[in-house]
Amino acid sequence: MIQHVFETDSKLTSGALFMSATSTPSNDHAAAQGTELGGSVAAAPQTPAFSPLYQQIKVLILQSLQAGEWKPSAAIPSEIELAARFRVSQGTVRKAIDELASENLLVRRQGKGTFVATHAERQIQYRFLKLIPDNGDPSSEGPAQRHIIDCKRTRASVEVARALAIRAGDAVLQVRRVLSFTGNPTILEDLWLPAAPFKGLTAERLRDYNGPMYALFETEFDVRMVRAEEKIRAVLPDPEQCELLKTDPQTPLLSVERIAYTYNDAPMEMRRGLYLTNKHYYRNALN
Amino acid sequence: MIQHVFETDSKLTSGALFMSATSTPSNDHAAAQGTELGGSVAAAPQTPAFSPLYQQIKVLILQSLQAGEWKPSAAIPSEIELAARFRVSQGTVRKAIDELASENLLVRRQGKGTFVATHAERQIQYRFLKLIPDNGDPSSEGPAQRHIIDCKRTRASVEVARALAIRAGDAVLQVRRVLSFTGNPTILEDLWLPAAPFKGLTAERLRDYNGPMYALFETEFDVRMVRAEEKIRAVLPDPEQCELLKTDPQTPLLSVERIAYTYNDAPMEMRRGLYLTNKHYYRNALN
DNA sequence: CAGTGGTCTAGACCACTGG
DNA sequence: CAGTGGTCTAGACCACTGC
Repeated sequence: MIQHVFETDSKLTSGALFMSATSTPSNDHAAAQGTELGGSVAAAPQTPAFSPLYQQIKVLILQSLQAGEWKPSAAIPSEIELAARFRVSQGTVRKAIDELASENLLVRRQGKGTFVATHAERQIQYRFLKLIPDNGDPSSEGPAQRHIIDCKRTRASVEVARALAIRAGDAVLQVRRVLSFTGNPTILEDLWLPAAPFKGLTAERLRDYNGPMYALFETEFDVRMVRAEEKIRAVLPDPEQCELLKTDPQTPLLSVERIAYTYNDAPMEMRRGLYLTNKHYYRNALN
Repeated sequence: MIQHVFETDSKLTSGALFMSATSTPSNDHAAAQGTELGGSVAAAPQTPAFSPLYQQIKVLILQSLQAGEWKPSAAIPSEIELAARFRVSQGTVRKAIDELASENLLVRRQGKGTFVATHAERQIQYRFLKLIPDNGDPSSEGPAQRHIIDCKRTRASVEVARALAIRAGDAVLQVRRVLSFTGNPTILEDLWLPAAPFKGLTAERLRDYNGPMYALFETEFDVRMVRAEEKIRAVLPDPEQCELLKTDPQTPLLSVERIAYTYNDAPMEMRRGLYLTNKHYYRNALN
């Protein structure tokens, strides 16, 4: 009986991507389940730790993504190849990929293959930006005008440190920029990045790059933002912010505080945006 | 060869929930596909109109939901029963249900069955309310205190009419209420409902009902809100709003304009909320 | 224990893409 | 045309629930 119990300990011990399947690869047609880890191994916490096969496959694919085996926008192996590699049926691989696709880590394209998601593909679109012009059509404005004000090295405040899961005082990069739409300054953003992974990032490089900042992070620093969370409040701007956004202290703004995460829920960016909402609105869909 | 082409015309011609399958119910094991509608029927618009079987099943289930065949929080027939009813395999029904579950129209519960989603189940939780206390734990505050200020019959403004897909001047109900958390007024809401489906709604009934308003809509008026869209802006309150929220004209607020939809994307509510964000924030997850 | 949803397989055929 | 993902089926077994 095939066991299909995967080592969950071996973290990134690269190579050895095959299972530890201990028996016949033939067509047993018998069930390939019964994944009862260990039976009675000491007094482990009472987690039965049952994990369906496809979830284990999903983790393995995730590790390959994380390890950089496949680069953003590249195709991953076909379902049949992955099924062979992992010694499971195509259907099981399919279910793993389905979940990864629904989490926007992979993109399926019928007839072509399955690709690693990227922030660069949807041209003109910022995947994480939910600010929409009042007429409802983001493309009618044309691309945003980006203006990098500053990119400097500083030390993490308590707040930034908490957001990035580092220690207060650790080195961080701070970027400030303004986004304008049809000539009107609309978004003032400050963002903080851990210094180590983004070593070499400068205002010049940001200015030179044409495309979403997250796309630059992918190609230049191998940091892929996978999801984010935002906390939104209404605030009034201080004089400096008024100056930069060409507005006045009586105009309320949206304060959008974002933490963006890579694989494994590791925070890699904290960002605070001030959004002018007289010609735009923040759009959210509830399900 | 089984055709499995369903009538897409017959709208709500209740009864006749079975297929128009024209052949053997036996185990043909032959493919049950090839859904080429019509062949060469006149010069129909060049939409191949190919729809996979499970999508057709999904529509049929949706119609049953809409027709009220199964009430909120009730169980729908088991996958096996549905498979028999629709003359398809269990796997096909499963895929249809999977999609409906991911859209929050159904809720699967292993070992128990599949249930019609409701706004009443998650006690204390308002499914569509994304305002979170600063400490991050919505349950720490206890339930919101609801205060219905008003429920009156009026005529739809142009804006409300557009949101509800009715004509300006049509009869609508307008409700105004304040939600308080730990005694602090935090949300001022105005909401507009088409008068006909909500005939009989009064301030008293709203006050008497204990639970989310959307749950009341389900049980008393058979209106199930399925999804919603919000437009968020930052605003300053006028004197009346200040009075009701016990705040001042210098404190910016979140303006949250929501349109809520039932089945078939039919809008059934427009709502405008003013959120105080000094002790709470609007939380949003980006994927 | 029976009934429900959940997982897994194997195999067939379809729709789409690109050479 | 071959290769990829997409749909569909049939059958087996597992995990969970509640009687």
